[in-house]
Amino acid sequence: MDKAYEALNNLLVTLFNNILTYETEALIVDEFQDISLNDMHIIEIIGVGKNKNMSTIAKQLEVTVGTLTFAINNLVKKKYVKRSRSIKDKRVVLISLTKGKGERAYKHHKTFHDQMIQDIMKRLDEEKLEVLVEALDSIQEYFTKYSSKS
Amino acid sequence: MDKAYEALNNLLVTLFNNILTYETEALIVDEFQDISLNDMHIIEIIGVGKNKNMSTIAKQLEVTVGTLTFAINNLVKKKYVKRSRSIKDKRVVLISLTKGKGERAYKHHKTFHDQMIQDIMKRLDEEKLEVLVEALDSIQEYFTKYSSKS
DNA sequence: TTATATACTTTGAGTATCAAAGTAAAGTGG
DNA sequence: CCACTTTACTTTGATACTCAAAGTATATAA
Repeated sequence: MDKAYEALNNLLVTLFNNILTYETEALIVDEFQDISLNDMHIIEIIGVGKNKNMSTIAKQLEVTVGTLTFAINNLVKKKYVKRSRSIKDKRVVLISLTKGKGERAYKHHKTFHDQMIQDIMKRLDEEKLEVLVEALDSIQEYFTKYSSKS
Repeated sequence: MDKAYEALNNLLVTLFNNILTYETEALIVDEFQDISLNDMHIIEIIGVGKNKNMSTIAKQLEVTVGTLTFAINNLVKKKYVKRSRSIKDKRVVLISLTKGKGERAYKHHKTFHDQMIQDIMKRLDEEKLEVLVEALDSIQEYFTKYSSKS
């Protein structure tokens, strides 16, 4: 076993197994203790100042619409998102973030990502950054090969 | 917004959000359809030819012992692992993989990781590999800063 | 206008999780 | 050596998340 192999293996295993824990710890704090990381990802998908319907969100989140209904009920109850009916097509439910908690949560999430990426970029020069992007792209591609989705 | 930033952001968001799905798709196939990714990680932690007690596994997995008991019951029922009592200390429950399904699952998981890493390494020369390890290390470190655990 | 498709919600069942209570065994202080 | 405390694990009760399937309302097509 070669050294780079070991290093890469350890890093990937650790990252894989703990990424969700890490992200939860970083994101689910203070004002946003009452929602889950999953909820935060829904909020991320909805976006600021947008109306998205249930099916679109469910597809992006890769869950069934039934599962999403459950999550959205919860987020409506906690005042992060609003439901409204499309006028054009009354079957369609449009979801948007509330001006207060919803948009604040979105920004909190965005700030976390921005800071993380800036922190990573700060440590690498342009050339190295390019290599990282290339390598991550490889990983991404590797998974896509195996994935039925996407 | 600069281009590298966008690329890095997209890659990380995609990887973060989908890593578990990807891994599940790659690991939970064929003979091992009857267990979850979580179960697979427990199997990984136990290791081949080893006896580990409940507390040790629970700590590594970062769940309570109660939660682990539930998961181990399931794995025993499905013949992936065996329970035995320590002779030295009769309170201690020792967990090991079964010769058949248990060890096969372990090897399946290991093979997946090996192949993934080989695939990634194949695409990068030595210098680039070093940069990747360094960068992943930064990410790891970034999270550790925020994490209460570890 | 009837049949079919679409968009979503509800329901029922399974899995995962924790905290707290319970059981059994081991260690300890007087 | 006996009562008390600690340790190792299991059980229980509650909550959350997920899917598949059934149900409801609306839109589209024949």
